[in-house]
Amino acid sequence: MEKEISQAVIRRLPRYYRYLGDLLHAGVERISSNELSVKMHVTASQIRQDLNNFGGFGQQGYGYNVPYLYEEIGKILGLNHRHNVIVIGVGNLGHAIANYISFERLSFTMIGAFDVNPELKGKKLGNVEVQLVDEIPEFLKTHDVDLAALTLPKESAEAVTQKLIANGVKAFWNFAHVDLDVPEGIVVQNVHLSDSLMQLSYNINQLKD
Amino acid sequence: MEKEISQAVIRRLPRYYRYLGDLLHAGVERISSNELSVKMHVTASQIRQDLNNFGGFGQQGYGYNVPYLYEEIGKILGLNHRHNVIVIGVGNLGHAIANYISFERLSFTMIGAFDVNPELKGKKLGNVEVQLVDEIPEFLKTHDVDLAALTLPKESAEAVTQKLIANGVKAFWNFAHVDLDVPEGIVVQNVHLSDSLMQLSYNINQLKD
DNA sequence: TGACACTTGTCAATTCTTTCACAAAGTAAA
DNA sequence: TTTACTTTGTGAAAGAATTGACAAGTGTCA
Repeated sequence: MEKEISQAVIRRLPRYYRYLGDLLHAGVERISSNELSVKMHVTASQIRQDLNNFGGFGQQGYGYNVPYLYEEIGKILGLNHRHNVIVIGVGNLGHAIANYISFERLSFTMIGAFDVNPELKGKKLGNVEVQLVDEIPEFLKTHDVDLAALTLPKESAEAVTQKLIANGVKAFWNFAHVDLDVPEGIVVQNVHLSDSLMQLSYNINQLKD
Repeated sequence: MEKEISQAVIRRLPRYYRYLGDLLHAGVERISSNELSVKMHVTASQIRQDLNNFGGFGQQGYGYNVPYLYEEIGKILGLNHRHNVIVIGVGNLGHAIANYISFERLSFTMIGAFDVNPELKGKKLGNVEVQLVDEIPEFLKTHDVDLAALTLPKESAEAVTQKLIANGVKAFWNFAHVDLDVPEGIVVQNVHLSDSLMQLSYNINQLKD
């Protein structure tokens, strides 16, 4: 059995991916953990340790091959598969996220958008038409959905999530600031904007000391 | 000199604050670390240890007084001061954030919004008029700005940030997915949506094993 | 070809974080 | 008031994460 890799490591991978993408774009062929550590303001040791969780991507005396490493981290992150996304809650944030998913050329495609408000039904969000939340079960029968972005008020988030789980959705990108209560085998990634803002507020306060 | 409190602790405070707010709202007067730990799915020990970084808020045999603790954590987080916010970049995300700041009844007020696009000038965002990025220095001469929310493309983020710093802005809520290079004494809170999405993607991938 | 500089992968040391365990101090009820 | 509970604050133990150090390869250039 493989050893479990800590979320602390996983949280850093997208950042490596981003820097490697920039290097790739700049035509850089190879990089050492030391050069990269200087750019990223982390220790070289951490980079090597992190990457080694997934196998030896580097070579002594040479460093890491940029295109290869970029590709490999992409695979680790699952960016080689397409992911179908539905957006639940078509307010300001729903629009922003829908737009975001479409513009970033990542492996995500928005295939549906839902809201409780009947007035929004039929309106366009990107290139899908908004449907009612009640229509979700029917939709899920005919579409493969890999994840749901929850951009709805916290009051309705829990109930909608349970309905989605019951209909087979296994992953959630949660912008509602509640902690969803989900069973084993369901993945939730929280983006709690208010928490982030409060942390910032704390750090602003510390500046004065 | 006071001992430095780790960001790991600070990251958890907003969550405590949220749960205490719910309890307060429900009219609960007192709670023990043990009861709270059950609700929040963390250890009671961690709650006590975290709170003790800031002083003894509880009482043996009684637990914690909910209104008092809520108030105190609010103070620690700096939510007792008002914060003036400007939003830089009036795209979809800028709209969402502007809206978010206004609706959540936190201690934040949007007092300005800026974009590079001349066509947006004069348009309303909430109850402020969009101005051009070039007008920022003039604006900062007459307004106290506590933090800037950066909802602009990564290409322009670094340059705008330097200009803001030069004009006295000390804190940034950064949605552009670049790592801003800032001097000592400047605070940055990143919200890297793509990083979050990639972490989710990794965890979706793991479900299959 | 050989010598030297470079760089990884990894074990060990260190530092940071979380959990355990319990004395001390309070509550509550008879 | 006394006794049985409850619960905090905290020092110490255990566990995780990060950093240091170096043997074992590889590239490079004379």
